[in-house]
Amino acid sequence: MNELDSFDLSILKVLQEDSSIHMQALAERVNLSKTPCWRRVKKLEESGYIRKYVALLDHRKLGLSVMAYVQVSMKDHDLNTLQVFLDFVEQSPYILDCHATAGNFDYVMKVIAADTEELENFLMRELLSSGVIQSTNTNLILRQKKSTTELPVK
Amino acid sequence: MNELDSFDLSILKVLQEDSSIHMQALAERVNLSKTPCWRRVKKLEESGYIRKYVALLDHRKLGLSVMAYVQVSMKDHDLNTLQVFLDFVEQSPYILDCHATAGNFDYVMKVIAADTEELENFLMRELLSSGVIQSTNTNLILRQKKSTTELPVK
DNA sequence: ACCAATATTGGAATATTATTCCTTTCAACC
DNA sequence: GGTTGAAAGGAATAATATTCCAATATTGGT
Repeated sequence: MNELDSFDLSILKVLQEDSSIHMQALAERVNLSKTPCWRRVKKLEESGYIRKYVALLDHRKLGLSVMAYVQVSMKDHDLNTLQVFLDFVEQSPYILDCHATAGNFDYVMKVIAADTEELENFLMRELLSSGVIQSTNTNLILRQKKSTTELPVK
Repeated sequence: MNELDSFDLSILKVLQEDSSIHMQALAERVNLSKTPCWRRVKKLEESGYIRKYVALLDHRKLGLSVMAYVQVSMKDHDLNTLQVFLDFVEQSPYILDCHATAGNFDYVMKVIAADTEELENFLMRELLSSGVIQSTNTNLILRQKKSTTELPVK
């Protein structure tokens, strides 16, 4: 798929807000009839512009009320150490995000837990006991002001 | 809705991985027939456990290759200053996340842009010119290792 | 500017999937 | 063990997605 025209961009904008919309309604919102609209959606899926469709859940209702940023430094930068860490990150459901950043620490992770006790347990028993971490710095999130999956499409 | 049983939890787990699954297939995965499965999904939607359904897009394909954490300190903590800042955050499509954290800065934001130039423009022309920021500290994200919307449900 | 070739659209027909309705099964309580 | 309420499952119906084909628009060449 080469390039996106304004129809495609409109479709993406709507679907990243609400993917439960029907083809009929989507088509009307982007000023197409449903057949060409449907074809464009399929193309956007196949070409990977749309990665997946997901349900977003309410973390509070699920009893997950504590979030934090955890900055971590690795004990060394061997390939094996790195791999152990990344496998740990991938497999841990508490870790929502993990990025290597420019700055004092190697990685910044966003973690979620039911309460501070569970968070502490996670950090101590799981993260630190993986044996590849030199140090961590945890910043609790006090208030979540914005959190969106919507990317800025023109 | 009082409490979730293991059927409900299974449903949530599947839907936050892939919400494009059909009732038939979902029902089979959670060991129900489709009618009761459908009723549970509706209940989870109505009661707010499921907040919304969205399409997740590929930011690279959309030409958004730069992400960063931006820590900000407010010039003061007046209610009005705060409101100006929060309105700005809400309205800016570059800002994906914004949280108040315990630590040296008032807020941590995750921002996305096409390139470093666009990021710089955003910070200078939009964020700082809002007039309510004292200082900022930007950490570019070098490598994205994990980024998920899936919450840990038991 | 015209024509041919190609791609895209839109409406109608069909297939698939969601939703409702009704009967049956299960479980808790007396 | 029988009775009541709640949840499950199958069959019928309604809604929606997908395909098919004819019509329209767009592109490139002369």
